[in-house]
Amino acid sequence: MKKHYNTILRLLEKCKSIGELKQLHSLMITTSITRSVIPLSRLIDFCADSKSGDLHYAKSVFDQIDEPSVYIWNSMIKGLSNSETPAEALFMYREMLQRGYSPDHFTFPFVLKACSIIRDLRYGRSVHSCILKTGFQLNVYASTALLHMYVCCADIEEGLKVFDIIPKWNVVAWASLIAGYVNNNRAKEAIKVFKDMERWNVEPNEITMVNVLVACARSRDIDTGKWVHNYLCQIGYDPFMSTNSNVILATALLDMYAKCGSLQTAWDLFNKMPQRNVVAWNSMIGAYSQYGRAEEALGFFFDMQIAGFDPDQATFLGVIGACAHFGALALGQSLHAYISKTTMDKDVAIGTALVDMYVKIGDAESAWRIFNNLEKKDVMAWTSMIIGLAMQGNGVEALLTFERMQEDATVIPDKIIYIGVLCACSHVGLVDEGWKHFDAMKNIYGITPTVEHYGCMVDLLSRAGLFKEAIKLVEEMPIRPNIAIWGALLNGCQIYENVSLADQVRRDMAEFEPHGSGVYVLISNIYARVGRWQEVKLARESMKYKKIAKTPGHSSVEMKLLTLI
DNA sequence: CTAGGGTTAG
Repeated sequence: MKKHYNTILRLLEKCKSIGELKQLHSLMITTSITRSVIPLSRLIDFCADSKSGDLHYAKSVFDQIDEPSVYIWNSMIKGLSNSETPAEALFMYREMLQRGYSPDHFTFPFVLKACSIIRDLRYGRSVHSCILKTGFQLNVYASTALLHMYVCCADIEEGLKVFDIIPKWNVVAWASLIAGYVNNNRAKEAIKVFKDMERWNVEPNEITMVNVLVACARSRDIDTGKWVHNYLCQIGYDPFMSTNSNVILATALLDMYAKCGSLQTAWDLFNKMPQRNVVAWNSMIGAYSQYGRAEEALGFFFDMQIAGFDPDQATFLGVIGACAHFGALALGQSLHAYISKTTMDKDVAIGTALVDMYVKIGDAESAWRIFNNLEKKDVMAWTSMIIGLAMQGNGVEALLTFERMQEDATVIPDKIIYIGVLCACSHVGLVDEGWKHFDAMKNIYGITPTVEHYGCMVDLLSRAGLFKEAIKLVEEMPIRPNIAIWGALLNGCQIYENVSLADQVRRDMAEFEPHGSGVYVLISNIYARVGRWQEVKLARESMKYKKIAKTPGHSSVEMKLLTLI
């Protein structure tokens, strides 16, 4: 018996496949070793592991245990939180409590991880109170996991409170905090936190570097980015050397340069990468597309496939953007044809990009067809349609579309869509309509107008020759006027040949830089600048896990065909 | 016998 025990324990340690494990399991049953805690724990551990295991099997074994040890509960919760269905980890945890077991300091990190993935702030809070009740708030792992949960659920302020009570500010806690700021569109603060960390003499590691580089990329802070690059070189760490290459770090560095507009440096680094992945390619495609170098972006797209990588959703988003910019109608259409054969055609993000592309190319009919085919239209899908119509000069249809959107109570207008709406009003010259929407935005939806909104209104009023109203609005607005505001006023002056006002405006705006662009150019990049994408991404991810989304399968043959055109 | 943080994207 004892002999069996030791042999089986050793075999369990060496076990590599689920097949072997099942054999061992039957051996354990015949020798009654399933009653022993340690071998049973090992067994569960192995099965519940997301890589090598078989969760289904783990569950069936687990169900046969009358009194699972806390260790075993933890293993199950860990396995489920790493699975495709993290919400099940929470059910398991709840069951554990209901059956009267007390969680320990290993339980909390696993449960909190599940909360983080599905962004369940409510559940996370209840775990927090349980941590307080059970007295584990000073456990570094539990509190760091708690911090991570809060920032994942976009509650940075609560995360900060947790951070403050973490007994020793370790590198992981700092990294969570930095990532928290980055992912909540507060990249500048993320960099501040990084600098604080330096002051506390905590050495950054590879993961910290990735976080900071993402922060630099998002806030276009190439100086801090270069500092990190330099730091890496100084500690003798070269993420581009094949011996110690770290694809994620290398990609983050490359992307930082790419987003900051140093395309050449990004390209050099990309060439130096000992191994690339789809993210690195996507980063290049996205950056070249963003900086108006659509031809090269498309070149990366083709090369990527020659190199044997399958394009994914992010790839298409970048390439569609490039087509829109480049007016590459034929390629855009074939991308569209390809996408429509995959499950990606139901994807709002892809659909919105396609709508935007067709609208920019001037094919409103195709834009409409895609838009109408979207099962679930979010505010951004509507926005791309409405702004697209407005930019094409079809203000009336843009406004009608906005009214149609408002029939769907689930879509809440945001500040971006109102830029499109106000812009449409100024195109058509509907002053009363413009005021109506401007007021509704403030009073019904509680949106504080930005300089862009004022720009649209000033444009609308001065195009209508209502200079008194326009100037009153400029004087009353609580923000500094920008070049677009002055431009709108000047434009009106020009139409009505109001020389005296023009002179006054030119004097007022003399302190501002003379270059700038019109309202429409502002609009096209506003979403990116306002940075609402991240919130949408969070929401989408939580949907994905809650609904147990299926991953699309697609044939690469079609992609190969596509490259031949 | 178990543990915490990481890359692209409308």
